[in-house]
Amino acid sequence: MASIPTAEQYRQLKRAALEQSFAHLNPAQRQAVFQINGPVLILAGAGSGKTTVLINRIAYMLRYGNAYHSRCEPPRLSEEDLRFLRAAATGAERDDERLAALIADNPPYPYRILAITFTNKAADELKERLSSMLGAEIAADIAASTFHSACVRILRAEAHLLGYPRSFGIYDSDDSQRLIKEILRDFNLDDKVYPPRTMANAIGAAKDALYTPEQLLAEADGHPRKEQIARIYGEYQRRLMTSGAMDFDDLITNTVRLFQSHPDVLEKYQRRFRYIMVDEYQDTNRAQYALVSLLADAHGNLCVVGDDDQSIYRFRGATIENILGFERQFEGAMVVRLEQNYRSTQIILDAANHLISHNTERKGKTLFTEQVGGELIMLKAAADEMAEAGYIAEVVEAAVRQGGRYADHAVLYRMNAQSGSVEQVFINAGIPYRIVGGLRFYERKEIKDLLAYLSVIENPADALRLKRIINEPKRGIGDATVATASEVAQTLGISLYEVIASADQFAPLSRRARSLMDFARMMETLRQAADSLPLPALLDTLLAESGYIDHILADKQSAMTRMENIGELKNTMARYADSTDQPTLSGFLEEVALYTAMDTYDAAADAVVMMTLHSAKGLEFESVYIIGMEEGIFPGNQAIVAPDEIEEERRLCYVGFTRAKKRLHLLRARQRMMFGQTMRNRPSRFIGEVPAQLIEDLSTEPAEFFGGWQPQRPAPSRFTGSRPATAQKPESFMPGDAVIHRVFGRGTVLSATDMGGDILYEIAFDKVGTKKVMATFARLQRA
DNA sequence: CGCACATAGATTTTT
DNA sequence: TCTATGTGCG
Repeated sequence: MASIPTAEQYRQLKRAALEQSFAHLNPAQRQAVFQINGPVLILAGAGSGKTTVLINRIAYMLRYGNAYHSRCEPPRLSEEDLRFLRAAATGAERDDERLAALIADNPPYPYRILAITFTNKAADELKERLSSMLGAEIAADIAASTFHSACVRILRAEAHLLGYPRSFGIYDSDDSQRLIKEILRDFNLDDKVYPPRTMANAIGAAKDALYTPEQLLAEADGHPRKEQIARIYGEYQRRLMTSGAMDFDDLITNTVRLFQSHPDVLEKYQRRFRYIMVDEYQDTNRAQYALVSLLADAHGNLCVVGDDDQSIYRFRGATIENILGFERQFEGAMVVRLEQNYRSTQIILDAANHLISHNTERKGKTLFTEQVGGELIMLKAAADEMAEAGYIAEVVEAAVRQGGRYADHAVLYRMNAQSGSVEQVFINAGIPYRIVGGLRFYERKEIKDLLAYLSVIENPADALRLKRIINEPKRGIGDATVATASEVAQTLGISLYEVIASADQFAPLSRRARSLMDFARMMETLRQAADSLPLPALLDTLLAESGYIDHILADKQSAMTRMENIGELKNTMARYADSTDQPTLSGFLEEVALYTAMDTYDAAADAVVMMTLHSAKGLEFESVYIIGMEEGIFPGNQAIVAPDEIEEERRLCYVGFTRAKKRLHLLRARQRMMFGQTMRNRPSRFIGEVPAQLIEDLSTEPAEFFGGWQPQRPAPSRFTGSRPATAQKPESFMPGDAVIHRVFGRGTVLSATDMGGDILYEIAFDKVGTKKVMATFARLQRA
């Protein structure tokens, strides 16, 4: 007979069944997955599987809705269904579809889910993993994107409400700075007193705080410099508006303003997105917080994932307060801590935990792992930056000879400028490498020029880009002419392009009217070409018509690489055209505007990866090498001067440590070339914050004390010669041999591994346990 | 107006 | 060390 379970029995059964269904997660992870309603803060330590949680949470809600927590009455179950449910609850049977049919509670449609990530790469990865878990069709409907691209999508539909054209352009930070420079010139302001970069930061900070120029002016309270900044900000916004463009920050703030000023629009999007998830919440700024809380206001189904210890973008307005204050800002928030690490060895985690414990401003969290032990953290003080790189080359080569992949190794550094020496050494050693970030593709001059052409074709009102290309290549239209034309445009209240197109109508321009109008005519031709030609063909036409190609070819020195870059741009266009249903010029420009360095990172290629510590967030590697572990580099000088920034540097270091799965190498150079000068930096304080017993010091010289240094041997020029010139060929040992080490004392050789001319010994020391040492450096003696 | 050269200046991190 | 800006001349 059909025994109808009591409500309590039913609840226990479905919970047990769901727990079985998500048995591959740990309890904390499951807790985060099942809590889909209301505010949730997931404090996810490095390597704790937060992406897995996000994916499973989405999968759970799509399939089961709020089944785990819902208190709905038990449905009428057939004998057979009940049997199945009981079997599912014990894990004896598994059929997710069937389970869903029995217990699902109001699952949302995929398009009602908004998942916001920090980078395009993270968004793509999320989509990919969703796709393989749920199928491509469902995954495609889930809105997984960055803040910026989510906002662009909303603004494309609604920008007219703010007075912007639908096809507004997007200015990157370089564009922003150029515009600020123009304004400073027009305002007759000294750019030493008002550095464009500082101005850009000030404007960005104002936008982050959601201040309008007027509000900023009021805030200035008669302070002349602040008032001046407010005025620059105002003019900057005016010019963006007349150019029909938004900068990166505008994408966020304008969306917030749109929602604030148009409740009906806000409501539309609130209804659309029933569940909102934000990844890397520690990197959000105040405007992003405002955006998220507006969107989540109606239903409160907001889940944020972050790690206060990995907040490394404070300099850019990210506020740790968003994470620290989440429980206050969203009442009744549930907090889940993910502290089990699935990535690194215990040794590495211990080091990271100790390091980060020196910070005071944190929620507090200690990672643990089941991977006990592991290799010690290797510390190497090289003679100079070439030897530093040489050490990496040797270790990488040795690992690859033993069957490892190049791609398992990552070299991380504080600033892009540090990559040079490693690159040089890798080239010499024939080690394949790949640099992520640095001078980016879309920042190369020829690419920016061509994109400027395309932008003006799309939107002639874009004065900034128009000015960039009007005399590139040279057409006899100099600064003076452009300035006059700009003035005319400003007095008449029409666009610069319109003035140029009818230059003969304006007396002050008569002398240059011909060149100006020729230029305008050419742009008209290109505009027509844009309507009929596919994008790659448009680029060809543009290159020919504008004379840009001749200009490039004229410089024999750079023609090759530039043509390659242009070819790459054309490929990008073709790829875009292929992957989009309705490719348009504006669509291409948008994609390009939101494209960044990380997006080109291809994990598939077998090459050593080199990047900044910032870029490495979210990635993991078997072996990690952090170079430049020196005071003045990492932590950087500015952080040393401003002590409150030390904590951010330490978090950055923590991020670096926790990228490593098996082996972590900390490197420094006793002397290095910096700014064209030889510098001697003390070892980074972060080294000293790692317990000594976790470290194996591979330095050629005896360990230095902070502040002290000894006279140096002459630096070898190449890494192949990086062994001290005085070292004779060391005696070799076999496993079983008893040896004496100058620091560790007596021990027994466990293994000897040939490593590119050197020998790696694993030795069980009587006093200090088992360590790995290189023959050349250890100067072992037979006992 | 355009080019070549000199000199100063600056060097974090990036959606 | 490298780049970006300024100057001076053709």
